[in-house]
Amino acid sequence: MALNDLDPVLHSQLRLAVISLLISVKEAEFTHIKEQTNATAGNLSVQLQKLKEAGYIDIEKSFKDNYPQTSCKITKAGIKAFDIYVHNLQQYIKPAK
Amino acid sequence: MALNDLDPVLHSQLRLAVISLLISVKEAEFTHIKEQTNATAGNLSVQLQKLKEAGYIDIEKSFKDNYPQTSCKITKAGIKAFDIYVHNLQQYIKPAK
DNA sequence: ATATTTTAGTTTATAATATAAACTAGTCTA
DNA sequence: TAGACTAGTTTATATTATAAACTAAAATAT
Repeated sequence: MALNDLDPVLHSQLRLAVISLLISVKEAEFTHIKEQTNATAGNLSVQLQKLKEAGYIDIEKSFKDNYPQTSCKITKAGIKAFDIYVHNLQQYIKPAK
Repeated sequence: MALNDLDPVLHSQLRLAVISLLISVKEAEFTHIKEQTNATAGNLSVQLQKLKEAGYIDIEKSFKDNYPQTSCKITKAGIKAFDIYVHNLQQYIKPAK
């Protein structure tokens, strides 16, 4: 049983935390994700762009109460990538034989 | 249930693969690890040093059939760190609620 | 015997990634 | 209307991963 490569887009603590969150809630705002992950705004901004570029999340910008609002949701490709990532990762962390 | 930080020493595909291997075999030679992980020798050399510096593995150098031989085994600290890493990682990848 | 290849690595340079600091643009409040 | 706050983005820096180049000796072929 060989070890498959781990998707580098997901093998990042912050991006993995974001995807983990979005899988459970389906949609979340920038500030909410920032709070839940303890990320800095700058780091989160960059990592959300990478997830978007990978096609793993959709980002929608709007205004709420006069303030800009960035809302994120996971895509089907994101769910699939996460599933594969988790599956591959299990090979690395399964209990020793 | 907050997400704990993931040990950066272990949250690296190659180092995780090395630790995963060493947990299952207790001891392995450089060339064997290299083959099992598909790593380049240079990369493996660097990552083994990092695991050693972290106290997660012991490295013993000797000679076998006239050639230098580098043998690695996991330490108690390495086993503990791996257990904690896996435990924390589960929070990220557990099925969505 | 000596040149070439192979083994078993290490060191160093470069590329990729993560992170934080600095910045933008607008809003609220005293 | 000055200062502080919201909600981000951009840019610069630090860290990390990786590969290329190198070392040193042994085995093999010529």
